[in-house]
Amino acid sequence: MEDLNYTPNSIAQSLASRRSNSIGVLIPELHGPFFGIMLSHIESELRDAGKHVMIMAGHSDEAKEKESLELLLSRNCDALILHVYSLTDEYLLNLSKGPVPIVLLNRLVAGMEDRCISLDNEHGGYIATKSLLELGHKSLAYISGPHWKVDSFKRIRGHKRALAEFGLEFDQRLMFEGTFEEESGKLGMEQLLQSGIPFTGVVCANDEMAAGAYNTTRKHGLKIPDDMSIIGYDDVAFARYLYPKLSSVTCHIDQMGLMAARSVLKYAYEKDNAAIQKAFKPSVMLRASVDKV
Amino acid sequence: MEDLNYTPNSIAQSLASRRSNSIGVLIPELHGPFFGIMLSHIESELRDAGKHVMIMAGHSDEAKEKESLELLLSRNCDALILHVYSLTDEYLLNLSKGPVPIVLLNRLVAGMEDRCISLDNEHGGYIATKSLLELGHKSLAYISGPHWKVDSFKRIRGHKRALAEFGLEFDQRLMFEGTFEEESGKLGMEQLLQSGIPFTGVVCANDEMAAGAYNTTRKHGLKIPDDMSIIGYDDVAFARYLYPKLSSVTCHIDQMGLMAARSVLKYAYEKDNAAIQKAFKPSVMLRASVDKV
DNA sequence: AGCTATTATGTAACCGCTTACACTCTCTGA
DNA sequence: TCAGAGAGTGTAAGCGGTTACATAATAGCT
Repeated sequence: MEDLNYTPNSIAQSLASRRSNSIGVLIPELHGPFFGIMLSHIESELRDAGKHVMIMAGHSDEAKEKESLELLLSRNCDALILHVYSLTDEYLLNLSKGPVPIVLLNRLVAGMEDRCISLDNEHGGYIATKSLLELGHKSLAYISGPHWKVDSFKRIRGHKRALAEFGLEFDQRLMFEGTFEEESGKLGMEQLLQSGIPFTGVVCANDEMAAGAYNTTRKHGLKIPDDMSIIGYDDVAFARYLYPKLSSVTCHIDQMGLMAARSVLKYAYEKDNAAIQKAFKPSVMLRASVDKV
Repeated sequence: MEDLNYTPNSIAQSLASRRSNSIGVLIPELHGPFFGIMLSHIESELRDAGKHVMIMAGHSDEAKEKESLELLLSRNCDALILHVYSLTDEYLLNLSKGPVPIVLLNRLVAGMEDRCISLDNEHGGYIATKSLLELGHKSLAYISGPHWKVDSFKRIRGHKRALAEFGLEFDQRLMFEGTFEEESGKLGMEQLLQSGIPFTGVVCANDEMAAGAYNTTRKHGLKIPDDMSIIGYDDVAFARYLYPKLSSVTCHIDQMGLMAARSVLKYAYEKDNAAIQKAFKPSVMLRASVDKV
């Protein structure tokens, strides 16, 4: 019978079986070097399991995130992978008590730790700064992300901890609050240099801002890494394209994506065959952008 | 009744109405600077129309592309946006005669021109080379993508046309076939420089390879753009992060994504309110990586 | 008022599959 | 040989909506 083409109607299957075999993914942005990698790994793992991915962007805006979430839910996703910034812990915790399993990416919410794939940003901030201090730097500037973002905040805390560990005092004047965009890296470096306070290295809260910092550093006639050591965060692909190659903190986003997918497979489909790592620690990649002082 | 939460079951709606309100998108890769932007624009336009996006990656492999396509189809997508390389024109043309509307991205297939959002790669190759020739360069090298990819091939043709127009002869020895990856840009530049044939500029078939070319150029102690002018293709975000800023050919991928989404709205949902541009011509962005000779 | 044209409301038949249950058939072991 | 377990087959009732059609109510006209 089947040999003269019959394709099962998956909509009807879903309706009858109460499973859509599709899982919703909500991420801040579809573009950007960061999310693409993550998505890529989520999709391939899920596809291998015969599941489909429904992707939406939340744009780090509470209303949009909530709207997207509800859309995904109304689409009868079997599970949700959420990479959100604006939704509150309370909201997420509440959601997790509902019927559809959710997995949180790059976030740790108390009460649902087993559903969180998290990255230790404090540690990331710590090792970034520490790696420069170990090279002998005594005065470091810091270009952060927006303070209200918990990731930025934690990285700063790690930065301060490293300074303290090396007996160095944190100087508020050597801290610039950026936006995670290249432009703010430029601007931040400009302001830091013009402050007149001497420093020999700058740690940036992401690679885009580090790229901006490169630009300004050169404009001031300073050589990287001879006059200025620079380190970024995220270790996105273009870090290696910069000259000199940018040192950075790798976040294992590929692994995080993979684990999120596996968690979904486990909680929504009871497939419990693969090991799941929930907590990730970043590690530092030293390249030509830093040097001993 | 509705005030005590009732959410329509979209699966049941789909089954009964024979519309899933979801449209399938098949792209080569989920990561990479190129596709993210495209996806981003497709998603936002479609979302505004209340439609959902189902994304899969084809990895430029015929079997995978076909498999993904069938998966998408079996999911009862109302329409498909396809950015594929390995599927044949014949297959696509045949598919387009089926019940579900398809839109092709970055491809022009005879017989279904109205469903193609295409980019004039020949023109792109032409203007890239021409912009260097207009600066007075008399000898140019070319680092291409894989010859079997039609995009690469067309860009090369444009390159040759520009040379011919300026009365210059194409020298096969100044052509290197790369892979569109940074590494091959490095390697290509190395070989070109070691060939001993003098040239003052190199046009690269994408920005990644241009980044690789930067690297090798520096290694040889050559200054960009003083000793060597370099131009890329795609104008991805990091082109501006390089030093000096990379000149490149912008492909309007954001617009192409948008138009693909609008086409779907038109053909699958009869929403015919917005203008649709189907053919795109790239334009060149000159930055600090090129100079007069 | 009387008639048709229009709009509102109700009903039932699907959409194409899953699943629970009833049923028959075969295979064991006492 | 026969009851009961195990496996194979058939049937019908949904899953939660949409839609076409029939019927009832309202409106518009002469």
